[in-house]
Amino acid sequence: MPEGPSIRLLRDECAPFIGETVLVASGNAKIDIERISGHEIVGIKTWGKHLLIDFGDFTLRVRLLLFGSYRINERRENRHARLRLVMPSGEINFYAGDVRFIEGNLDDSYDWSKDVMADAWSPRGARKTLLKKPDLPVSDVLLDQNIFAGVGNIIRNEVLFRTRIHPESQIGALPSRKLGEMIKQAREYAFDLLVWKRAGKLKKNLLIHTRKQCPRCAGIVSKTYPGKAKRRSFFCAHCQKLYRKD
DNA sequence: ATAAATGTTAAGAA
DNA sequence: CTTCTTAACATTTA
Repeated sequence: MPEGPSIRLLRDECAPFIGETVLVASGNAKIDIERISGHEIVGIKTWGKHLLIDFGDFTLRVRLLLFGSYRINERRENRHARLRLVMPSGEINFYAGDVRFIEGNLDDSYDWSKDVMADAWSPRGARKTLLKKPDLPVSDVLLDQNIFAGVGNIIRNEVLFRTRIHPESQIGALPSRKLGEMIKQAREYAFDLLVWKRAGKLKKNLLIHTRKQCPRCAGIVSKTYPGKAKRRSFFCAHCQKLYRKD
């Protein structure tokens, strides 16, 4: 379900447990869950679509992937939690998704400048990386978590519509300004999505994703599965310009 | 009801 | 060795 903004909301919901000690940890995750009991939650961070529960010596990395869900201070009926953490003031339950440990200091494992929602996000760094991949289609690079951590399919499609770039455009063919716009919008859109999601008005605000008609020219919206990613791409061939080096 | 989806990776094939 | 393809995970919604 989630892209970066949704994971930020998850973090905020978990934040009250910071400083508390895990009394009981259980679940069907294939990791040494016992290890967690008795440890204090030192902090909770996010990197892209990763939720990171920091226990000091080690960190729990939770990714919801496509089907994951969670409940705070309640449990889902008839379902086994992938991971359940019980603290003095409440509990967190994760269902499906992927859970694993990260050893040592988080800063050694994560480059925060690649997370589009992080304070440390570096648009310049992203541009530098992108310029080394001039032949790749924008549709693929926007989903690359090593460049735009936190960007998912919705953000990708909406960013390309906002910036009026056709998904099959090549990085190297984009005018420098256009590339800058795309990088800037990756972050801006993520924060817009956060606001809409928090208000429960995400669907209402999608301009192109899953739409049939272009809100700008009223033309038919195209749906393809471009590039390596082969994720569904919604775009308006009339409003979004194709930049190619040919 | 069947498929496809806000995601990712491991394993096998070429 | 590398790159591509497929399967797997597991749940909700159209």
